[in-house]
Amino acid sequence: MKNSQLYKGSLNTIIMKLLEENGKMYGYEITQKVKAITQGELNITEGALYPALHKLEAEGLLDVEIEKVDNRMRKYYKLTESGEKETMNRLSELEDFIRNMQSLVNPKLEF
Amino acid sequence: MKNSQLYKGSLNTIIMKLLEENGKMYGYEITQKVKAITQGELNITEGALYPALHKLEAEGLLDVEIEKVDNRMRKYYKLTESGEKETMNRLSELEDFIRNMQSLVNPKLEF
DNA sequence: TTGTTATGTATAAGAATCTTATGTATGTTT
DNA sequence: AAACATACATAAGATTCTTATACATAACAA
Repeated sequence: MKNSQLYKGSLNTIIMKLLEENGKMYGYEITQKVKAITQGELNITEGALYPALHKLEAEGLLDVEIEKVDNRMRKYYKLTESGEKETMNRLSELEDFIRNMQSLVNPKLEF
Repeated sequence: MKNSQLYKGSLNTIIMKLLEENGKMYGYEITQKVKAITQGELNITEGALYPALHKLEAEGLLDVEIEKVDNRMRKYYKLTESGEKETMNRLSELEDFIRNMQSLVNPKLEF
């Protein structure tokens, strides 16, 4: 990641949401996609990404499929069935989190 | 904290924002305030709160003032000058963070 | 051709933040 | 008398991340 500590804990949710949207993606592709979407503000480091992917796979939330493209290895990840269900939960948690943070920071508004 | 990992990294920002708003607060009061604002969804644990307060104080962002109320000790914290400046930075980072997360999770909408 | 950048994955050491458990102490309610 | 609320504190361990390093291929620039 980059910058503030705020992103701590959100990497798994980001990965799963992107996979839900794009079907299958490989690690490097995820870093580039995130960088593009956030206009360069969020840079996922390999040291954070790969262990996270391996853990999600070990938990049965992701399936992996190795391909060779241009003589370079790619490991494509996609959500398992249980991964899709868990993605729904995580997104719901993220909505609650954002709502709560806005309530704390912006107490004048109603949410 | 409670629940999802998402809150990891946001505790300092929460503390500083509450202090900015309320002038001075003591630890237990902060936990109760957060619980009330989030309608019970976010429970800050003492094991997270007190070390965080001590660290912010050590960094010169908070000042402490001890009072005895009803024969019980209270440590009131308030922002220092540099703490107020830093609070502005953290709130700005939080806004960026929320905006980026919404872009990632809700790519259909414009932000 | 040699160095740098981009693509692509991986791990290990250490930092930072948190959970869980425990400890101390007083006041209030059951 | 026991449980709960108020009030602070720390220590052990878990989790997540940063930083650094490693390997490998391809493209591009000096």
